[in-house]
Amino acid sequence: MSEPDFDDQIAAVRAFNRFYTRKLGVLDQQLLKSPFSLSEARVLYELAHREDAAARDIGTELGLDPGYLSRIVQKFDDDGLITRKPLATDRRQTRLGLTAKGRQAFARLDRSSHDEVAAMLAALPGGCGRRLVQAMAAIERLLGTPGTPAPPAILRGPRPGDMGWVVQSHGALYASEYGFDSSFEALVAEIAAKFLASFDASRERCWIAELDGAPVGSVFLVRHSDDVAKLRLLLVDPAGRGQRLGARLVDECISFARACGYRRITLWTQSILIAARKIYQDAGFVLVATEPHRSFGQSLIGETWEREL
Amino acid sequence: MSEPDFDDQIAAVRAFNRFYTRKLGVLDQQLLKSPFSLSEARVLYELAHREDAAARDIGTELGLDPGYLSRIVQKFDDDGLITRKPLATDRRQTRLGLTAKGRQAFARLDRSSHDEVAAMLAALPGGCGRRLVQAMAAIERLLGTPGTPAPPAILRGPRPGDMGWVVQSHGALYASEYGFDSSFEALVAEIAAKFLASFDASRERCWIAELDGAPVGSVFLVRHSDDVAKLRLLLVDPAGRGQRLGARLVDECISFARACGYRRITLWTQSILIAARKIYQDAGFVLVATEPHRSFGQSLIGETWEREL
DNA sequence: ACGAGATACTTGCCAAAATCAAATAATTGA
DNA sequence: TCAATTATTTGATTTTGGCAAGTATCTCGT
Repeated sequence: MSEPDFDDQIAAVRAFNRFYTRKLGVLDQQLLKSPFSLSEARVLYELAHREDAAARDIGTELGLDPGYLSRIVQKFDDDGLITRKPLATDRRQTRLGLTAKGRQAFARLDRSSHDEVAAMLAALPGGCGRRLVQAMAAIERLLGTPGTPAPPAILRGPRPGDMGWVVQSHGALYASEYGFDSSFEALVAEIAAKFLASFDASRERCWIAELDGAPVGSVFLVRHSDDVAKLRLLLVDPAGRGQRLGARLVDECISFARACGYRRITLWTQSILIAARKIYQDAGFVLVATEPHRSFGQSLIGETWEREL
Repeated sequence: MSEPDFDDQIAAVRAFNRFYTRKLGVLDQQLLKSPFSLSEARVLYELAHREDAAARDIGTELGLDPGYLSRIVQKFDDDGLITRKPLATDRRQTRLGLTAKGRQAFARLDRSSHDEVAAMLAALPGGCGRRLVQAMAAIERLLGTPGTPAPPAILRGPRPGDMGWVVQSHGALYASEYGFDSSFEALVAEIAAKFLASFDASRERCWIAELDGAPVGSVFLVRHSDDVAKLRLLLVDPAGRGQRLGARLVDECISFARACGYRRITLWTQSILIAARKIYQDAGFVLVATEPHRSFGQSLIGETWEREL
């Protein structure tokens, strides 16, 4: 990464921070009319979203001074907004929960914040809301603590647009990671088109791995011959890596192939695709043939792997 | 826009606001070690970035109380950080400028903020920085004052993954808006695959409209016969609508077709695609044939439009 | 040119918000 | 068991920031 480029990024991030500080200030103005300060509102929010919390949890989560937090909690208690039950396992802590009145107070706050954001969104031209949310999701994902356990990905059947996603992600990923040229994307599009146009639902299937509502992985199982199934287009997007999604997708294929009565699964891959090879190996596939070839603008070594069922 | 969809957007925006409030809090912790409060730092920043400013400008820009601001300015003056020259044109105002000492103080602050952000960016995996900046730019543009609506949508040639995007967006959009079934996505994938595999660069071309680094529109011009070009796969994603992007894409096709020596452009579309029809009409196309047919799981009326060059 | 408002600040007053330091009580680990 | 750690509380204090009244200046309509 070149120096000036990096500095530009820093400048852009800082500009955004100033911008959004201002934006948040505007959005939080409704708080001035409420009986709560920003910190109090944040505590109230935490209280409402995790029923039994100790002060400590909220303090570390929000980065508040323990003394200050203690007073906020006390005030909430005085106002009858919360209940405090001493925790059995640790009598220093108290389990905090909202009373009906507290829930009500939160609901009011929540509603006005909701309305504020709704007004902001409504002011946007059509379609912009979606883009805004997309951009925000991207930032949250990029900046989110990597410590947070990734939400579980789900496997599902294809939906409209998914075949296109398969083409797009294969094309983009293999181009950037391995320098494949556009003939590869063409091949994938061809396979996807054929599958969509004429797949046999009883013996062929496609799975999409979805994370946070967005596809992050794919695999296809198609008929090769009456006895042999072929696994194709296994891909896990960088966003979904490190969760053994590839293995899950392959497992899905294997059980489906078994259920369909295939005797064997075969697949074609390239020697440079280390991660994929590992997955195949772990899933019980064995390398049965290799063959150098020139495709997709690269010199590759194609490999055929098979697994008896 | 359906209700739950809109509510989802609101929830997403609010979640982001909470997330970023926290993020900004962390990023601003360096201020605790500095002799300035957040507000003071913001004022100092404004001072440094617009040499001759009046208090009023900064006050309105930052949304600060005039009284509070006055005191901050006074404190800066006492500390010898700024100069105050009465403004000739309006003797109520004073022109504020940083002294050498003030600039130094700002530089220290600026540097620590810079380093903080640099550390955050450096912790990101390669390539993520750019995506982060893009997402931030998108938010700033969407939420920024409507006074700066500079919609920098650009038209460009296809890049890896773009054909897949074309398939995906056609598939998803036509399914959700018109109920087309997967055979449509298959058709688009087929067309895209053929184009990629064997297009004649001298007489065929594809354009992608890009907004904030993400594709939002597409169009293809391909050879129909030596004299006739065919326009295909015109699409503008909801995110890019309202900017006459469709018209720009079609115009691009027309000039390219002219330059290639075609005598006519033809295209096939459906009567239900109102927006697209309008674009074709405006671009000088005329309807030359209609034909009812049943495709993509729908009863449609296909239309052929043509334009002489 | 004049006066009624508006504007740009300043000042005094004050309450809320936040920090610091020290104290207390319970828990953990050696 | 005892020292170290942790969760919370309390007191003292500072900082922050809002409100209102006041002063000097400017603008605009007549």
